[in-house]
Amino acid sequence: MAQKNKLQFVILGLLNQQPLTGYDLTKAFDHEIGEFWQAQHSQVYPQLKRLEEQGYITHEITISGEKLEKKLYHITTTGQAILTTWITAGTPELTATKDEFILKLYFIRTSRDPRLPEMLSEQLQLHSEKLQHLQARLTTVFPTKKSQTENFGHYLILQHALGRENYYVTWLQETLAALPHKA
Amino acid sequence: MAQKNKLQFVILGLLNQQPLTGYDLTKAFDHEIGEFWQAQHSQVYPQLKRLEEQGYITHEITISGEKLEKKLYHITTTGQAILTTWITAGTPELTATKDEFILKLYFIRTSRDPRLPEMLSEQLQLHSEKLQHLQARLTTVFPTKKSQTENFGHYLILQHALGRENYYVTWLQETLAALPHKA
DNA sequence: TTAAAACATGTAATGAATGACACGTTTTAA
DNA sequence: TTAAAACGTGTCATTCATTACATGTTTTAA
Repeated sequence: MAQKNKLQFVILGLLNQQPLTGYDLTKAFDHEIGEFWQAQHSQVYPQLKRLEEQGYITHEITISGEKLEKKLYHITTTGQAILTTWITAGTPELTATKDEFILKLYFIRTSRDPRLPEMLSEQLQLHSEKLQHLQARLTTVFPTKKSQTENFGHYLILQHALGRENYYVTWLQETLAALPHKA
Repeated sequence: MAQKNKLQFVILGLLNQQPLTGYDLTKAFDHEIGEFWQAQHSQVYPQLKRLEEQGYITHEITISGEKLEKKLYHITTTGQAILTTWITAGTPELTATKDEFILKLYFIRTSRDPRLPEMLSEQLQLHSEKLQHLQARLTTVFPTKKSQTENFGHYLILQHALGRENYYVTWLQETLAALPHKA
């Protein structure tokens, strides 16, 4: 089933919170939800068209300034039903990750490979930055207990992503430290 | 750069260990390397053709039984150079994961959502199975210290995947346990 | 002995995703 | 005032990936 077009559900989910334009949705993939899902505007606009054809969303045109037309999309009752069905259905397929660094590691034969230290260090740097970014996000977006309960799912997955990165960084550090020293 | 065709490097990497047929390669994506990379035979055969056209691999035909022709592919010196270049180059892009379950969680608003317990339980079940599978793989494929040093990269990433699943399972358990009880 | 499973190699259709192309408006800051 | 950045909406070409189509051989186990 390819990917079963999950993009449609992300869009429905976001529109279920508030009406948005294609541009707004695209921005969301760079910001809030960007840690967990990504899409370019060249995917968003055609998908909005399809969702509207199916009757899951509608749009109204608003004018910004003199003549800039914005299409503000709303979810329909049908759309909400589709969204609920998707969320409520099971999720029995685990996502297979394709991590290029991990793939490269697979082809390293010995612990004495001279490329290993730099490879691991580079990833340590990258994942440390990501970890710090997530830490900052978590404290910015969810500073209070109240904010955490108000958007519980988002809080959960941010916190989950943080833990995942934390594990990655720890693993890289331990692996680096365990490498044999130069003979 | 889309995906920069990493499949070609996986194939080169596997052929660098030993000559293989397209069928062998496809099987490898179900077994050894399947935890870390996946591809169907419909991707493998065309890719082999392209790699041969580029001069990175060659093939010899062997006959199995009476008349079944097998194409056994070998990596060339050029292919080895390409492979080394890829491994040695930096890997500055972190892979953005698209986990459908995580995506669904994003749209759960409150910790009292009645769907949360089943959703988390289902994932706990799935990730526990995966964890056990990885544990079994690790002890089967790398039973001795010697075997670990002989295929160090593979050992590292299996162990890494194990740790990752272990974190996922722990997180699911903790999250489940922290859910509010029915009022 | 015979049927199923595994071996073996390909192509075609379709869908998902990226990057480039294309155009125009509004706001903001130098 | 004017140029850059951000806003805003779309298409097109290409690549990546899955599923289905297509065909045949060899081995294994009932």
